[in-house]
Amino acid sequence: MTTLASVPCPQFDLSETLDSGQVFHWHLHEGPAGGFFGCIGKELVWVHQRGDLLEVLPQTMSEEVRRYFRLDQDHRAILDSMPTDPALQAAIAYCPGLRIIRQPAWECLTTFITSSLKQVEHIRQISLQLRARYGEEHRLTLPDGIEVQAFSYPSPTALAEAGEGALRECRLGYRAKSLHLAAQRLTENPSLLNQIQRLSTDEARTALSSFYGVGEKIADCVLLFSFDRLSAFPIDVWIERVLRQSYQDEGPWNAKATGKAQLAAFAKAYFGEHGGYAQQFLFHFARKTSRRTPDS
DNA sequence: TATCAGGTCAGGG
DNA sequence: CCCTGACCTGAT
Repeated sequence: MTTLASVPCPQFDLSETLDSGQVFHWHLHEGPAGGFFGCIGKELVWVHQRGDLLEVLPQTMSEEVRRYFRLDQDHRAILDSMPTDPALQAAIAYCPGLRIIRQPAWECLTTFITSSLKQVEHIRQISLQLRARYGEEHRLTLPDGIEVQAFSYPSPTALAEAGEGALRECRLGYRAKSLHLAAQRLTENPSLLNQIQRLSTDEARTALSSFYGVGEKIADCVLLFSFDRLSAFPIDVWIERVLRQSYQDEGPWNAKATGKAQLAAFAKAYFGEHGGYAQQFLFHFARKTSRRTPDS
């Protein structure tokens, strides 16, 4: 008989968080137990939300889960620190339980390298394919007795040895080169990302940008989703649209004529120390309320 | 068949 | 700083 852990999770929305474009590899469990399963680092975990409690299996992973979903942080204080403009308040009201996940650095960096100019569903396919081919298989029996299976994200060495050509076959296209170079670099220097994480935010952003295929946007994603830098404000096409449409009167700039550098400067100044959270609320709201194909 | 999508790089104002 | 074109691939 399996024993599960129950972790307090006030102001948390598990399913929205997993569907907010931060991570792409979680599986919805179709069986009676419900919930979601997927790997956190090298361990397969099942999570199921019941109100303000998050059930976790195996129970030895409860602390990891708390950290992963940022349940150890006062979410109310974050929300209260946000600007009160209508656009952001509407986005927060849509899904106040959305949290910024703390992902393992390597899989965060490389997943976003493969995300360039891709839709969410494609990013997911690529991630799952890389995991299935080069990751490690894990199994877990859920409370309903059903055994599920999932793969951890492949190590740098596994991807480096695979070779760029083989990676290209995972429908990576031109991103295969970037992924393979990153894998080689981390194979030679396994602690590189740990070193970068210790730098100041600006230094870390510069260091991340030294990876081929990593520009401002992806560097900011790693800072925000993995390195705990809540001020990082990734600007993708969605957020760019939101800023130009909803914030053209907030700053001393012409929304039509200004470039991305000016947008970034405005966002940093206006949204402040928790800007990354503002970005995530705005991004999720824009994506979910725009009429498009309901991405699974 | 042409175009677009959660970007980045190289090359040029 | 800002702008442009190229780049893999799957979907409309």
